[in-house]
Amino acid sequence: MRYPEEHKEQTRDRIVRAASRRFRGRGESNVAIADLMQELKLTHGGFYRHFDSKQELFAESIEKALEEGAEKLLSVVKKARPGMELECIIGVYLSPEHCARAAEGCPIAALASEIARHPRAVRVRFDKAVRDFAKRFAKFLPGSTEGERQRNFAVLFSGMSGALSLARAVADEGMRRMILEGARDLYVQSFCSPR
Amino acid sequence: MRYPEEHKEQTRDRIVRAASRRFRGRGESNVAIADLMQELKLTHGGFYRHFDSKQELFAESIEKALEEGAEKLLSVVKKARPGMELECIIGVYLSPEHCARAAEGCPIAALASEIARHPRAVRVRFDKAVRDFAKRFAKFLPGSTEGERQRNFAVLFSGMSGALSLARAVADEGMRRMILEGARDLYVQSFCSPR
DNA sequence: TGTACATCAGTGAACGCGCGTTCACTGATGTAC
DNA sequence: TGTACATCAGTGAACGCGCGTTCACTGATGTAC
Repeated sequence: MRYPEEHKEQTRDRIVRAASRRFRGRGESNVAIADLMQELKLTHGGFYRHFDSKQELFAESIEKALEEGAEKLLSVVKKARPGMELECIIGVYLSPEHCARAAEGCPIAALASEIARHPRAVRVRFDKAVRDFAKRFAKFLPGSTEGERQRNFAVLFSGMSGALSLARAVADEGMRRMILEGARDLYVQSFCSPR
Repeated sequence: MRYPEEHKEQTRDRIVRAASRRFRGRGESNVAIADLMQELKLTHGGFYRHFDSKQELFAESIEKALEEGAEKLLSVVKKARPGMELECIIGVYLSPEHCARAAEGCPIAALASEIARHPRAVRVRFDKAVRDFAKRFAKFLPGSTEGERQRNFAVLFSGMSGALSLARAVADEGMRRMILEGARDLYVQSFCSPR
């Protein structure tokens, strides 16, 4: 059958979105193409009309997750009291909700160590996505130059993602809360307090 | 053939050590039992004389890595100038060498997100290993109670592991250095400066 | 001292399954004439 | 206006491979008698 104009692009987009959630929730190797396509009421054969390989889908899924994560976070930050934007970012990122929903959350907290094991081509794309992400948030960080603000963002962000990762790994609920709250206190104090 | 007294225990230990390195370097799903055993000049069939499953080996490998990591780090810290122990810990953890050698490094930076996807039984063992680890280092952290020091350690440690993870994931060398150095500055300032 | 038997770490073939990727095919619609 | 052909997203069988796990077997040494 022949499909309407934008049909293909839409299908591709649906695949990336579903894959992005799955990768974050289960890890790359626990996502199967056939399963993924079935979720979208498609069969696995068609996958290769859209992507060269699973790895390409993985790279694109991370980009997508970072872009969408930025949108979502920015829309929340918009509602923050003026001057409280960074507190808001930190609070949302280190919230129990974000911790509990890895599949809908930050791809760095969910996948950084897996990305590190990918070939350079994938990681170059990752770099760009992270840089774009940082550019959109640097303005909320302290620092007298744009570079300094981006650096601060990278440090804050990597730290928060580590806290989130560890909080998700531990089994004990008290330990999880301790990590999240402890991290929140530290980063708020380090980056938000008036200097 | 019948083997000497401690032979079995030694073999088991060799398997755990080799596995621990492989898991950290490649991720759980990229480690194959047969390959691993071949590295030790054994065949894969014998594996199940020592472990019930790959997953059990995974859990044990993380414990081992944390224990050995603690030993190694403590032996380095011993040589630090008195009062500089925490600077030393932070410096070693966020060093380019640690960043470059994931297989010999911290299992949390290398595997936290994978641990988070394991069944509770594995994560309970992980909790204990992390707690034991924290107990050995809490004394170097600021805080007026043991609990506070352990909490500070967890926050510091999770933040550093996130920085290390992200630094390993990016392709750009400058970005990698920026993350490592930025994180080092932050954590030294936050945890080491006299208050 | 010698003999029969038990032990058990390690061997390697085999099982069973999952899964990434390929490929010949389908069939509705668009296009050329 | 009609007809023949091209297009191409999607289908589903098949290929090929990797790999966790099982199992009957090996054979050197220890033990019972």
